[in-house]
Amino acid sequence: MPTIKDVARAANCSTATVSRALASPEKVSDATRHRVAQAVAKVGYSLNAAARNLRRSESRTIVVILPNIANPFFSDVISGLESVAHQAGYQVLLGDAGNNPDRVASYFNLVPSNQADGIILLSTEVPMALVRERQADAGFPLVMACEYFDNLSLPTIHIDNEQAAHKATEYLVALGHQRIATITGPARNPICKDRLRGYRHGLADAGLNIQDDWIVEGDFTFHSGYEQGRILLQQDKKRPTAIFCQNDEMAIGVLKAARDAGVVVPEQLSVIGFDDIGFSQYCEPELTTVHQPREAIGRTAMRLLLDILKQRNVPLDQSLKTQLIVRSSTARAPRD
Amino acid sequence: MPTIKDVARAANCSTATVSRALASPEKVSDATRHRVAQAVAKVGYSLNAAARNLRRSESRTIVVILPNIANPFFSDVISGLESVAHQAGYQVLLGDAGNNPDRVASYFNLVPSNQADGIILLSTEVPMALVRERQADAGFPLVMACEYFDNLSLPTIHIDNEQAAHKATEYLVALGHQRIATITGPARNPICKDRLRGYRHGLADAGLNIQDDWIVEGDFTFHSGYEQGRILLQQDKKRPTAIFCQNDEMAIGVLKAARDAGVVVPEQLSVIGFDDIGFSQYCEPELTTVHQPREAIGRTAMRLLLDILKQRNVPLDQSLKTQLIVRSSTARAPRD
DNA sequence: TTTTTGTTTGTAATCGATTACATTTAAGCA
DNA sequence: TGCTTAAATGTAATCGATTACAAACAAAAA
Repeated sequence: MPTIKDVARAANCSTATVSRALASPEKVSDATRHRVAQAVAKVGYSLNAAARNLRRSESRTIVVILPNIANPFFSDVISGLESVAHQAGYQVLLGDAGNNPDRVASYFNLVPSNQADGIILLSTEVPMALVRERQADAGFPLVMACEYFDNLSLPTIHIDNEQAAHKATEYLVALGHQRIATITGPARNPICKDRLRGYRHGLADAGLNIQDDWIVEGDFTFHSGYEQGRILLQQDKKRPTAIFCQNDEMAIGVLKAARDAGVVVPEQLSVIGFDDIGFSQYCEPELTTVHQPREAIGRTAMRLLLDILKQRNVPLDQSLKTQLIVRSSTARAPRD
Repeated sequence: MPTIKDVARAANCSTATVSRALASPEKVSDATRHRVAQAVAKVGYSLNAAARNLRRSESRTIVVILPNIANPFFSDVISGLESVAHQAGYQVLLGDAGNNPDRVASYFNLVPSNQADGIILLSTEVPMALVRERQADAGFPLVMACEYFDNLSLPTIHIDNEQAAHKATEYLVALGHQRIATITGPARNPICKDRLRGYRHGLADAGLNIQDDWIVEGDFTFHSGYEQGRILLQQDKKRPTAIFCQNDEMAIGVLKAARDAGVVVPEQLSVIGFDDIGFSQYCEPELTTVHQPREAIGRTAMRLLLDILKQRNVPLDQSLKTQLIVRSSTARAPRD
């Protein structure tokens, strides 16, 4: 591989001049700039990033840690993250945490080892000790998005999960539903708690009483939605007329459970999801759901991290708006 | 940040010894190894990867270029790629090409600039000139998976698209269908041509004649499947009784088009997809489709690239098996 | 012409780890 | 004990780019 020395030789100048011609052209005469450009082309030079990174002690790489690349929710968030990063000349390294603490640890290590300049965390399913340790030294550039830790304060981009769930529940109540169940995500997850709280308040506001066996826990997969939906629908007593699911995949699982149980959506059962993933428009019936501004979340999170890296003073906590999208999986409650 | 020098000082030895204690412990006495380990812990040392990469001129990073992270097809492929990479101590940098030639160029540049050791290409939608140029110098570690260029030979992991499409079509024929349409992916894409060829042969084998206006082109999205499906179903003459779609998302789009047109699947229309993505079990009806071993494709591709990097002698072209998964979107052809 | 000021370029130290080679130390053996 | 061999450690060059500082040069002002 040709190095900056080869270019310097070909352009008949010093390496310092080559470096300047490439990095800060205004510091160099027109003639030299030209000669260097030609020399670069001639020898086929390309800059050795490791050398630059070593010298500058930065890597222009941001690590994004997410629970699972396969989750369609994250793809738009990632698009947003990437677009901002690229504009600012940064790379994005996607790290699938995949329930593997060692892996997460190794991603965190990329920062002290100068392979990454900062981290964006999209999941709370990571070893708490690690995060706590990093958050302790204030210099560690770490931003959360989508989720958050309820016992640890980090710069965060999020939505108002409680409010969104509250509104979704209110909507069901407004349709006349009185027996409203919910399928949550993993109970230890703070955003799931928030959504659950929103659901409870929605019921309480309407003076409906909350039945504990209508609050069931899933894990955000199709399958868990299907299973929990099946269980909810086969209860002996009067079954719920509406189910609020904490994400779309589980809601789509419920749709299938309803079909299998011969329960017609939305006539006999209303279903609401959360996230508004692409598939929610193509399932049968189309899913009423809470839309999240995923791309904007990604963009904002990356901007926040870059601002922190540049030591700019910025609000460390931003909330973005959600919107209830009404489609055809919800309807007026059936008469008893 | 503490460096190797700080460790050396704390362990009362030279930097060379520290380096050896960490990288090749067998070259160092037990006592020293111990001292070094303690010193590392004490000063909180972590290796500067840029320095190591510079010295070793490698980066232990593999770039994976894909057309679109949002495409659920790729998530399992990526899982496979990552698992093998991590085992071998490599990082995976995911690059979303996103119809942006500049971006792709910048990903390709990571190799000469020592930020990446090799590239896995999952898309043919990249500037041909770039690929051709790289492929020209034989040293450039570049592997294709899932797709391929028909005018350029590169190490490749793939499936037999023609055969898979042939079998899918045969299956429809065996169910008694005589009017079988197809929705292809982008026509310039070699794998789409292969699948189309398989379809044609399937019809030809059965002595069915091929109707050109039953071969329509989509772009692998839900939406294009919906649109093309709608058009196919509203044709004046007798409409097709089966549609073979070149991926699942388009097939799911067709399912929706059929619902909207009041055509019952599978009684009046059979639909087959391709890929077997997660959704295909949760749509209504469940989708008959061609299963691809996505995770295995990823694993095999990464292994191939790592073998190439290690200069091991390996077959540069491997084909993996597909399987037709019959679910409920296909049935015997309706009587005329 | 001389001095001042500003522009352009070069010299050489530096970033942090690795490793060839040299040196020291220890172990084995007669 | 003295000699050979092996193991352990140290010295210092190296990877390639950046940049503080110095030097050279040109243009402007006196």
